[in-house]
Amino acid sequence: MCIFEESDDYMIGKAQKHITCATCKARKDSLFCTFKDDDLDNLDQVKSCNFIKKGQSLFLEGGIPRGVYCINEGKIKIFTRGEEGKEQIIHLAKQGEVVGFRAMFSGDPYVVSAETLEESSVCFIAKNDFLDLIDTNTILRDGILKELSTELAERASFVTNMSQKSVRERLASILLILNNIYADEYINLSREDLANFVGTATETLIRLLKDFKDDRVIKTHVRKIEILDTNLLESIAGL
Amino acid sequence: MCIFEESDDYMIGKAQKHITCATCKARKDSLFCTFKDDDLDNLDQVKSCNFIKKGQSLFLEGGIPRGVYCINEGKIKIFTRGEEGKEQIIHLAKQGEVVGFRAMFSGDPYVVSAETLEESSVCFIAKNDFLDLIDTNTILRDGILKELSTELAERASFVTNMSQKSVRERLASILLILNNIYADEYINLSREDLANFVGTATETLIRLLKDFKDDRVIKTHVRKIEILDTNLLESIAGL
DNA sequence: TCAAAAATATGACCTTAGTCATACTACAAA
DNA sequence: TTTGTAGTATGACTAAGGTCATATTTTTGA
Repeated sequence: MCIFEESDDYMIGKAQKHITCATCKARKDSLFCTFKDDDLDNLDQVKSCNFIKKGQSLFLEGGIPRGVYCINEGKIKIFTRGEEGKEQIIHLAKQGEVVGFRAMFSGDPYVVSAETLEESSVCFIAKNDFLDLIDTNTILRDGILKELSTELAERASFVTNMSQKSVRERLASILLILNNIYADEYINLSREDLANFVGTATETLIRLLKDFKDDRVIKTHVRKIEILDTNLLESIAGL
Repeated sequence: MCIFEESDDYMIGKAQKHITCATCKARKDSLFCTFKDDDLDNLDQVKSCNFIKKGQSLFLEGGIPRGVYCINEGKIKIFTRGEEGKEQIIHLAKQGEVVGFRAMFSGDPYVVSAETLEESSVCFIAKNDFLDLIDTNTILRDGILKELSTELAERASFVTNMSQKSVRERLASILLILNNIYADEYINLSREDLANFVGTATETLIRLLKDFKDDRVIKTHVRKIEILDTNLLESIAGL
């Protein structure tokens, strides 16, 4: 299931052509954007690069954290499962994001799972190497603190939206978020994943998408979703 | 409204008899539990002690963070407001907890508000002093990272509970949490606050409390709530 | 290219929980 | 004590959205 748990040496097997941090186009948006030549050389030494198929897990809820994953290319969903096993997507990570670093500090197993939504290229940095980086690089450390704080703030408003907004409003909000994540391409998520992000039943989500289509807010290209009117979406979301 | 914003010098006015960190009984449960004599002396120098009436704000959503608040005695609700102004309580902090430190790192205004639920004794540490402590004390720094990580994990499951559990299940979960926070005393929250924690309407909450009373799960002493059967609550919560 | 499986879509129905109106109770102030 | 006010409680009604059944379309793989 989880490719990084296939063997004791979790870096074996899927390693692909090495991506050099110094020239990595995703790095400018990442926690490592301030790294200088020396830091980059060091990072290059300790990391491994992996090419991961769609639908593979990077790590699973309950698993033991071994390191962090830096996304070079592709999209990763971060989710928990409720009692009945239903997924709740908490976050959708794209290139440049580092996922799984929260678990480096808590000392506990993962409380979320991470799975690729499309073919992805992901670099792995082992826990000790990552913690060493933080000890020796105060800018990185401050970046981590800031990132954790920002996510905590986002999650507070996520809770509030979940408890106070209607499914229709939440769908509008999520579509706006996805529109940014998918930047210049159409949103490409299954109806089920989208429902699990909004926190609703798949049937309800499909019905609402139809309403949005009728109202010319979105257009669908089979499974892909094109956003036609962000202003209207914002007003539906109550922003 | 917010006592710390009454004047430019936010430490003036409400300062009360100084609580010595070295003898503070709440400290053993706090981020500062590992502090040695020197650290404690330093902390004593930079902090101010305040006695705060029930229903006062420590800080408000949208306000500029000035420092952190260490709870010596009392309980503080941390909440956001949705579009219609309805509160969603995110966390309920008790003695020993440090509130507001997330905002020290994000560089943004507060995204939550903090308000006392009862008469409280709270120490204030200004932002720069707090950041200095973190720079010079790696144990504190690691404690902060761990605390942020743990809260982030808790909040992920909060989101999932909100989206997948019924109000009845959520109420049971929240009552169990409150039972720990209120330890050896009865839960003492208004029906409205409780509803805002569970994320429901006050009327719905009252109806469910009645069901729980009928089922001998809880007993009410006017507004206070006594938990009679934690096992039953756990099974209702779906744990 | 075709069959099977998976994903998407739609209808019918019903439960949960929100809203509004109103009544009751506890507590604080005069 | 009385009275006002805020908090608590209950009833009636309604709408949002979940579930289950089934149909249709798209994708996958032999």
